[in-house]
Amino acid sequence: MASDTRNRILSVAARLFEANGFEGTAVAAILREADVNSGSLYHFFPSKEALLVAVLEKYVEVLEPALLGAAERAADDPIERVFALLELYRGRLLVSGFARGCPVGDLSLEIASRFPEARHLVDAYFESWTGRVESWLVAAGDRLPSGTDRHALATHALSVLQGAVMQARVSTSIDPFDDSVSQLRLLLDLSADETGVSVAFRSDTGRTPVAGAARTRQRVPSGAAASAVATPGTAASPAGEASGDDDAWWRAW
Amino acid sequence: MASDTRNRILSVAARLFEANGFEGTAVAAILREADVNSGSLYHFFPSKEALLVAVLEKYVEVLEPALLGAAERAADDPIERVFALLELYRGRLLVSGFARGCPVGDLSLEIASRFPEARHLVDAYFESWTGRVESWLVAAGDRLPSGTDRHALATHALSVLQGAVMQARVSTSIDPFDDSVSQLRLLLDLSADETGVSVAFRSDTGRTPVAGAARTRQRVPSGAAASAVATPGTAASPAGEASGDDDAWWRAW
DNA sequence: TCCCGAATTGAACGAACGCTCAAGCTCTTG
DNA sequence: CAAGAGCTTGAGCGTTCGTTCAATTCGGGA
Repeated sequence: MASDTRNRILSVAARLFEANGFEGTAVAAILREADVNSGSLYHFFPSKEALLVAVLEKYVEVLEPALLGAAERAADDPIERVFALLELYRGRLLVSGFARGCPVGDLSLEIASRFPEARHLVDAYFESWTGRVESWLVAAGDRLPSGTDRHALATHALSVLQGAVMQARVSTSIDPFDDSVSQLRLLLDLSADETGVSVAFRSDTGRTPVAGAARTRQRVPSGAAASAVATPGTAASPAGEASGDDDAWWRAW
Repeated sequence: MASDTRNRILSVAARLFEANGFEGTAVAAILREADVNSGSLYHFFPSKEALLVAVLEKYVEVLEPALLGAAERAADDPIERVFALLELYRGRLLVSGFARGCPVGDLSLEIASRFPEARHLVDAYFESWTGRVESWLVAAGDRLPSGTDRHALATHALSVLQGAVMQARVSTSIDPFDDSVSQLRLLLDLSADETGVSVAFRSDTGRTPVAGAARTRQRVPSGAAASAVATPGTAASPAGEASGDDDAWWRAW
């Protein structure tokens, strides 16, 4: 049927763009892997760039259910939700053998200076992300010092995530990711110390993995998927094959 | 002369790779802008990928004098050196109208999963960076709590930088950068509070620009260079033209 | 002065690129 | 069943890609 083809193209394109970049992905490769003829692709998308835009729109659309909503389901405590969100990216790095981090962030630097329309979609994605994190930080109420700049803190969290993903992918090791996140945790812990309020959300609840102390550092032979899985339910897609329906987009973003 | 041509190719390639990505840069464009024939390029570099590797090697080589050394010259206080280093990137974002962030970080995500040799060079670059920052944090001595994980903190600083650059470029605004860095500053301030020692390096020295309070947020009409310049001496290169000598590499990395 | 290797020239290569389109097929609807 | 819109087919368009190479020029030592 019709929309199935469109979704299959979109899904395959997203995967290949993420793996090889936009310029590094040939339209012919998308056609081959999606098992589609060129005419069909150009029936739905007027150009390769329009396909990129559609992929990014899909990411924006899927951010809420697949990530932000999932983080809220994974944790009730507003501050823990921040770390639950980071944990989702962590699991994604591990199960993919450091091939997949944040697909939008990965593409952003390549396209930022070349495709204005695409850049604005990345911008919208980032603003949704930080906006929701900021709302969690607001919900944390007086557990953060009264003068806390929640907007700056949410922006900072996104920076830490994107930089942590970058370093993890480059070094094919989760350690830089854990180290970076541990320092974000430390910042929130120290901030909480400045208030006189409950410290129930302190890091010794052990929710987020923190490296540092026990340095069992090791590298993964690039390409092989790691064994450890973060959040049991959210981890891997059923069987690899890009099925093209909306449900698959949820599970694999 | 011979090495002049080689350097000119290298310099132009670096600029175009940074602006358009690796796959987004045509060899023909490098030839045109460097005013060189294809035979000359392939006399020095066996392939386009080898040229990429050479560019990355140059970045690794130039990291010390152009960035790490410059930060040490800009500040004596070891902790201020961290922020002086970030300030260099900030200035680069501003003078380029958000076109140029960290060239190595920009390329890293595109090439991480495709060119193993190139990926290792990016890794080496990152390790030099964090290694030096870590040494500064060690030099800070008891101004940081005794249990401080200096390695993790240096890794965190690089994450903050890369993520901040990414967000600034995508939004064509310096605000996300300043917000991110302000939170890194806050982390170090709060850490210092945990010790009983001198607080001479506290943020109220006003060295690093901190947004947050006065929100004079604005965007730049993408492409135009901003007026504000960070560190007066380090700012812009003399006259745009890529001269190809080692001196130019220093000034523009 | 001659020589030889390094450096440069630039036309041309085959492959791959993004994309087009006339032609057929397949559903839905009246 | 007829009609027509929606979707698919796939050969092939012109262009650009990274790369090659025989021929030529250049510069420094013998």
